Amino acid sequence: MAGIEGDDSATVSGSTLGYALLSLLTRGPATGYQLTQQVKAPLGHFWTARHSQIYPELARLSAAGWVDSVEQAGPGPRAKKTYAVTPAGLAALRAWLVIPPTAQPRSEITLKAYAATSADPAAMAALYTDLADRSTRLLAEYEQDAARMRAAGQDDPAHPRFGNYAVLMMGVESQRAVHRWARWLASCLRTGRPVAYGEAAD
Amino acid sequence: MAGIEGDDSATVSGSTLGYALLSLLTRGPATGYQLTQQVKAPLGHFWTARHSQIYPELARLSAAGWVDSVEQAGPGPRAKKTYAVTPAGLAALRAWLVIPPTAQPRSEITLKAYAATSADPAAMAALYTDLADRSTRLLAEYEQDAARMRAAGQDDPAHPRFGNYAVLMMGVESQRAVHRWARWLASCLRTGRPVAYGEAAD
DNA sequence: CGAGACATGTAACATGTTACATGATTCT
DNA sequence: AGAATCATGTAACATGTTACATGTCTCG
Repeated sequence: MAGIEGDDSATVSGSTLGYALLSLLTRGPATGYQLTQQVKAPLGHFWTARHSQIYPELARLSAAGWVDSVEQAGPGPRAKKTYAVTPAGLAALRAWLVIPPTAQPRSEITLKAYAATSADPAAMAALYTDLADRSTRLLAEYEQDAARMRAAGQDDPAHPRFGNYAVLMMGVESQRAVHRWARWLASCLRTGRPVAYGEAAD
Repeated sequence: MAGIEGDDSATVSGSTLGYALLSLLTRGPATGYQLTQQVKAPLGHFWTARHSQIYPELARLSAAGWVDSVEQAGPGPRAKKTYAVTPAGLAALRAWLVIPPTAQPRSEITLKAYAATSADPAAMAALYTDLADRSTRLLAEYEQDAARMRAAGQDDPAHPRFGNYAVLMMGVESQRAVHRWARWLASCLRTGRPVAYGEAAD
């Protein structure tokens, strides 16, 4: 009904993956291959997709008129296609963005903690010590990236790549949270006694 | 090969959902219906499953010899089945627990932040203000639950329900992280200028 | 006597992973 | 010459959601 020409958006639907790809394409036109690379960081800290999922989804977005593509004779057996968001695609993205998400997070490491007392305490303690170490490394990495982005002015909401910075900051917060929790849990399992939160030794 | 009689565990496999159900059943025998309720909290903060997924999975676990069931004439058209973990099931769970998890987290709210600059700033700021409020409420709720558990001695790794406490503590950490991040992001979007982390007003 | 909890299942569909399949270009 | 990277797709399978289907028991 309303608005954009060629917009048959009575169907408001579309998968989350589709919107993720539209978000990536707002940074500029890209091929399926490039999107597969770009979904790795920083978005990949909180959202991933393989090329086998991306290519069919691009075809669906194209059929819906939310992206269009130009072909250039590529290196392989098939032509290389560069995709760009259409006005209808951008409108769909904007409409989706302001809908409050409902999806529950899923964390396998927390699920394992739920059954922690069923396993060998030393082995479980090692698991969470490793996790704490990993989060320390990731945190250092993310903080470096964040500092670089700030130097480039990406912490300004007016910067077109502000979203990259926002995602990275969530990564920083998450890794801090994981670090504190994993260190505490490892400490509990190692000592076999209750450990006050914040008093866990490394 | 080794060990438990009746154990044909050359097949080490099994789905994550299966292990989640085994973890729940280590708390004691339960019906599919009860598991559906129990998966809601605190495990549901980080793992969910509907009854339509649970019933077939219980049948698979039963076929694998990881749980066994007794039927009692139930209220409805079908008999009510109470499931319990077998020694083979417990062994499988223990083996799975110590494998470092690899699954990436998926967060729709962070994905939306990635495209934050494509939407109306006021609407996006409202989205993250709501999220900050929600995390405040959840945090208060979780902290109360945690205090109750500590009073019951569940913060002791020797307590059979220590896992419930560990999951809840991850919930506390996560909601704190989300709160700080959402408040900061809302502040950025509201003012339209870079906001130093930790200096976001409510 | 109606609403809601108790209780178990199946079917259709949507989403996501692993593996299969092909072939050019660039670097070592 | 072989490996890595560029580049696009399909098929089979695993996982998860929504909707369909049935019927009892308890409380108000």
